[in-house]
Amino acid sequence: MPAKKLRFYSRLQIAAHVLKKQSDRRLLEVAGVTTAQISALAIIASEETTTQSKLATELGLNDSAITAMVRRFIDLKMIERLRDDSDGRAWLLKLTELGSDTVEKANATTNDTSAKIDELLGEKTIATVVAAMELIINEAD
Amino acid sequence: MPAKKLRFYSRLQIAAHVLKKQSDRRLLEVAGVTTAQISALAIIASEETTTQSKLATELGLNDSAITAMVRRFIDLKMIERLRDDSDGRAWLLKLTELGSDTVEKANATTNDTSAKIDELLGEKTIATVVAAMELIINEAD
DNA sequence: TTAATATACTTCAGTGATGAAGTATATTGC
DNA sequence: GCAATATACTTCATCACTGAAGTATATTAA
Repeated sequence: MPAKKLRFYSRLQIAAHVLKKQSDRRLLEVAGVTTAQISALAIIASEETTTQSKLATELGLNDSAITAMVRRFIDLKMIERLRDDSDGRAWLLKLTELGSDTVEKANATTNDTSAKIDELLGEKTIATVVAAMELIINEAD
Repeated sequence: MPAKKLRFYSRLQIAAHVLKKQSDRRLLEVAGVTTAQISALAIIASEETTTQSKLATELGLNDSAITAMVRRFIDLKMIERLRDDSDGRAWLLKLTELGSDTVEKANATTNDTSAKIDELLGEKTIATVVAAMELIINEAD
């Protein structure tokens, strides 16, 4: 009964995908960036210092995905990077003003999406799902 | 506080992504296909008739993604397609013997992953998460 | 019946991920 | 101090998805 076995996995993948598709459309319209990009900008905004490999770990992506993502951000003039004084291999990532403005602009949409999900699922279910997702993320190390 | 607003969304995306990465590696090794492909093959296996647009709806993907996916399956000789007699625009998708064998072969790995998730989350949490995911999928229509 | 619209699929250019292999700098152990 | 190893990032080829625009067939309405 493969359908039964795949249920959790495939429901998770499909829900993540359709939610991403929807959020990407909204966000691209109001802020000109995708949700993957906003997640990255939000992390950079919230941390004292962020290197590329730290960002990769936090987003669960490969270093090479971050290289490409950072290049696109630099092209968009949303982040700039400086060599880490204490480690000549590493880059420190900083938001430009445009980067911060973009995070701000995205906020309304993000809140909107969040509110819809709150309404759809309820606080308790959301807490359960978030906890489950964190277990999965940590398990994967 | 963007971090708070993004919590549900980003935990979901990251968990889906890391789980996919992991499952893809395992499945590619034992069955030579990705998890997205196994989900598609499992749907085709379980239904009397499947057209491309039906598959697109069930997987939450665009028609154009299915066109490409089906082409890859045909190249791999895992599915074949016939024109729908009752609708000259549509294709009916059928598994080949290799396609069925692949679903079979994937089963062991799928069960294994499933068992690990069962153990990690527990049945009750899994049921809650699956129900939440289905709400999100249906909401997106 | 035929024009307008809808549906099933395809093509294309663009985005963003992967893993393997490479460069440059840091760290570790003798 | 130096060789071996580890880490931070880059490059490359490949894969799989998106949305927009296109083709072919079906359906609907006058």
